[in-house]
Amino acid sequence: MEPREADGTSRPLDQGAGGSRLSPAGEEREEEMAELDTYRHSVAHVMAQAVKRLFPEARLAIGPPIADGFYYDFELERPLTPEDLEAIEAEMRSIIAEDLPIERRVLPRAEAEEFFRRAGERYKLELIEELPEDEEVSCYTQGEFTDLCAGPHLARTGEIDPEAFKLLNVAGAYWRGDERREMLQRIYGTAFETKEQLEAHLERLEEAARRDHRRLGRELDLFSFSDEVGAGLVLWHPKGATVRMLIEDFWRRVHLQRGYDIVYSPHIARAGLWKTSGHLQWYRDSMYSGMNIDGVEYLVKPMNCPFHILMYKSRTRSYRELPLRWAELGTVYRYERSGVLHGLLRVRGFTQDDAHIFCRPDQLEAEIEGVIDLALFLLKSFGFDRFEMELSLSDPENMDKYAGDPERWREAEAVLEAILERRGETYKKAVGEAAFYGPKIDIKLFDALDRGWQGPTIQFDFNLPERFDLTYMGEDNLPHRPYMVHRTVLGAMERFLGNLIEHYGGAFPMWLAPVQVKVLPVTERNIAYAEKVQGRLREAGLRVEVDARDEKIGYKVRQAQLEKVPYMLVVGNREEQASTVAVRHRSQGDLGPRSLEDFLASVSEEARMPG
RNA sequence: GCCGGCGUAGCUCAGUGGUAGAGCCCUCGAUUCGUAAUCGAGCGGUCACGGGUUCGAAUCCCGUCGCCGGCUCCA
Repeated sequence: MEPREADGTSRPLDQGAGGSRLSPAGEEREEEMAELDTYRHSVAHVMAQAVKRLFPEARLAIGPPIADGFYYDFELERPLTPEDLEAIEAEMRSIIAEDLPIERRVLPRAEAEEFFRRAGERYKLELIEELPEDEEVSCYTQGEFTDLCAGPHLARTGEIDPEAFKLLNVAGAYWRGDERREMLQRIYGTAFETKEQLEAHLERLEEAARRDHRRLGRELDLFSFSDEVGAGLVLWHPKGATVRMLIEDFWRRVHLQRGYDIVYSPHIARAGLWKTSGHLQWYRDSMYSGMNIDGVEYLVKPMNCPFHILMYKSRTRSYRELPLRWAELGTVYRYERSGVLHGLLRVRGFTQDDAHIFCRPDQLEAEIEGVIDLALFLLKSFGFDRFEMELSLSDPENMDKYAGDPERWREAEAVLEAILERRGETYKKAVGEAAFYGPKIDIKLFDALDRGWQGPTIQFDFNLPERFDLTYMGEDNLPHRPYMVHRTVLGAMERFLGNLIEHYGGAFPMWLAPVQVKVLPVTERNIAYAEKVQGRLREAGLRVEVDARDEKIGYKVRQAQLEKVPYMLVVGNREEQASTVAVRHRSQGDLGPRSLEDFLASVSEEARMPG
């Protein structure tokens, strides 16, 4: 069974031709990347020089190369407009035409400080002050422009292809990324060594825009937002709800197959529960204000864990019944600052595919292993096939900032690492990145456009079992503290659907398509036959619509194509007489007439839920 | 939350101080048609919301809400 069909609209873009940065890695590749970074860094300098020529009062902050280009931050007297960007681009081209040599110079620290102080470049001064004492201070000069910079750079501005860069947008950015500090203006740009590569990159950006889930959500009638409801609160339309329901059904089935039990919990709980769990202390900023019920304060849940813990505590637990794996599609509400909301990817009310595993220490390894297997299986079923893993550990220098016994931390971290090693996973260790309550494994997934997304996360929790005094009776007839693992695979239904829509470009594979088949009668004389066809297909479990509108067949085909329906069945007099359907696939085109039963047989496999 | 931009019909967008427009969608009529747009008519707007300036505001000013690009933060 092929989770992703061979289908022009849902296939990943061909990354080879465009020179994508994420094509097969290797040392050569890395060298090329370093070269491209140098090139882009020099383009950033040329841009800064152009900005200084046009806005002499501009103060320079920093301007590094980034994944697909570069940026440079400036302090300016007025906001930049799109017209300014054009003028800056034009000035950049003339700087390139001047073919200025780019010269590196190492300065004594005091001299460098003096230079930038005289130039009024206070951000540069701050950077110099923060350089370690033993590090040399280097500057790069091209023409009248000098910038503090470690380099390296191109030898001359003329090495830049004047047709192979583009300034994209301007945005606000805090100095040093600190929201308490100055707001600067950041100009983003992209640059390549050839015009063709730039054009290929711009084409990828357009493709990403075409796949934007917010746009597809409207075009395909999947979901909407309403000012009258409020920001960050999703309205799932029938088609979007169908996809979500299918994912949830699949999710439930897979979890049941793997020994999970499904639970449900309420949306609100008394403030006391959130006090016990520590949420009021650590998480109150993300929680909505409470409501008074019969004189008692209740709060809307931002997480599901406390409920699962109370279920655990509803009676004495035996070592014999562990592990307990309790999963819930739990809808939570969290306050998000207004500026961060983004379609389905960042909302204020969302449904997590949450689960908590309570187990004995000796079961930990198998449980973690099981979660990783489950996560990879689920994601592969949705056509994701590239992942990166990260192991977030405690900071051994600062063990006092973590909840729980350091000995248990060491054990748990060793288990996580051993599992990743044994599986032969490549992963990155992030020391000091653990949550205060436990270490974790994060899995990042890459979509059809090779963009990375935070996916499954497996987190230890040394905090809640203590706070709620969770125990189980051991073989020794003494109470023991269970291990608790919090994990999510899809993250949240909203965010996952957003990713999935973009991954498939809206062309869902057959098993997820909200409408799998559209029957298109050629004239109104064929409507009755079309409805008969629909009835038979529905009986077989397919999701089928009939387009009975008084329109020409080309119009109906076009509509169905735009709706990205996998199969169109054209039925006219010929089909009606022969009891057939003329099959058209959304990407393969006209497949010719078949009997209805043949058609059913040919699609039943791809229509079936994986697993 | 912060910086900047934006908000006109369900959607995409014209309209810059003087009677609110187009295409698509939808409805109706004609048409009965063979694989990406048949023709015609009609419906549809508190110009996001509130306040102000003005003889007069979609247009200028202030505030609120929402959206977009980022920053910061996160499932």
